[in-house]
Amino acid sequence: MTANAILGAACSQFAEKGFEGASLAGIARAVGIKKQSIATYFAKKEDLFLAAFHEMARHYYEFLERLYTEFRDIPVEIRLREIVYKNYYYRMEQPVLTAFYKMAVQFPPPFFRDVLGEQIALMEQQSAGLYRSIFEEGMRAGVIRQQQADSLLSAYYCLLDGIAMQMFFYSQEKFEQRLGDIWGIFWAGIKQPE
Amino acid sequence: MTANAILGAACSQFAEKGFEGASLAGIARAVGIKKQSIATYFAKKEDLFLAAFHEMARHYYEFLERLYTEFRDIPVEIRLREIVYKNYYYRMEQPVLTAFYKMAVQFPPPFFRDVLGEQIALMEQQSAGLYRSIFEEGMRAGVIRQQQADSLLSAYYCLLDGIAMQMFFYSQEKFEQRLGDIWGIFWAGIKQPE
DNA sequence: TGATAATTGCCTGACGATCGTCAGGGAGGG
DNA sequence: CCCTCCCTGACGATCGTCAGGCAATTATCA
Repeated sequence: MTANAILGAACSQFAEKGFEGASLAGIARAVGIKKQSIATYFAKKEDLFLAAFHEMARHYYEFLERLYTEFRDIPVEIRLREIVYKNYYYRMEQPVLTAFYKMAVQFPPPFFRDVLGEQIALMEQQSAGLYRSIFEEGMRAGVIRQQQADSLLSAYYCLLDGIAMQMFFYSQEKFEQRLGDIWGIFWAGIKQPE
Repeated sequence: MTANAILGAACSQFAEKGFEGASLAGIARAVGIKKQSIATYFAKKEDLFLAAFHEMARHYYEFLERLYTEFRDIPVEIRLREIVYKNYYYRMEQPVLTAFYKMAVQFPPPFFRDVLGEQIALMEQQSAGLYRSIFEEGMRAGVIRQQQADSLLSAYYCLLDGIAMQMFFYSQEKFEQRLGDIWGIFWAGIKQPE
């Protein structure tokens, strides 16, 4: 209902203009209420920002869990590639949540700076377990060259973040071409040479 | 002098709070003047933003040119690795310019959105020529596996941007460890297998 | 069941603070 | 005398927040 509508509009405004740039008046206008009415659900602007962040994290985590169950029984190479692609598609379909995440993480408002580190660690922790098990399975199966799982994780995250950074620079078809090239080189870098 | 001081303070404030979040009063305070005095050098807030962007781009381009002349005659593998590392060090030493770049590119103010595409294309064009020649030299020398130079460029940019995105998440020594891992996997992905 | 009390959801009004910008002044050096 | 550089003053607009009101819904009790 109204609270969710406010959260959605807040995400959008924060993502676009940052914490200080977004105004309660603008958020309220998007919802169709007055700015003072927001206080019924979120006492302070900071509360609204925090609630929006948790909503975004929850949404992404649900996506990750769906990913996990969906790709349980397919070959490691394809699974890893599909996770990269599905992350890309998720970000394409959820540009607002994606932009809000990038904004919150890279340009956090002062009051949020202290808890940012743990929030990131929490989100990374949730995904790292999933990814790590895939890498270990790949190394056991001899598909991935033997190495530290942490090294693979570092490179995989760098890959995902690089994609997240670049995907809005180019047209969709142009970037999907790039994505194929990028994945090919990453996989060549971690696979067991025949 | 004063104009440069204003530019520096503007970069810092824009990088921290975004275009709408940064205030002329705050910038002026950092310089030690009144906000109205900024108008002597930059009539509008938008002009200040544009000037700061060009200053940032100029500074980075100078860095790239230094990189180019410095690493002219060393092996391709080391040259590519050093460029990755020097980019990282540059961003460590210039956190303000780096943050301003990320802010301007990912959360551009409305008036800047139209010209952003060409600005990015311009900056990428400047570096792409340099990088492409290195990849082609590597393939000619048989150090890099034969493939499209564009593919290599895409992956290399993804690598650089992924690093730029992640470098502030971790402590310096922790990230430099990660950096080594990431580079190792990237190089394994593009090199000519023995 | 019907009357009443309490709670919810959004409203209007107003507050001090700050925003970017316009107008104009005055000191100092060429 | 003019030009550069920074100043003060003031403007309308917008910011986030506090105080209080009013209808509709829900809960409580005779």
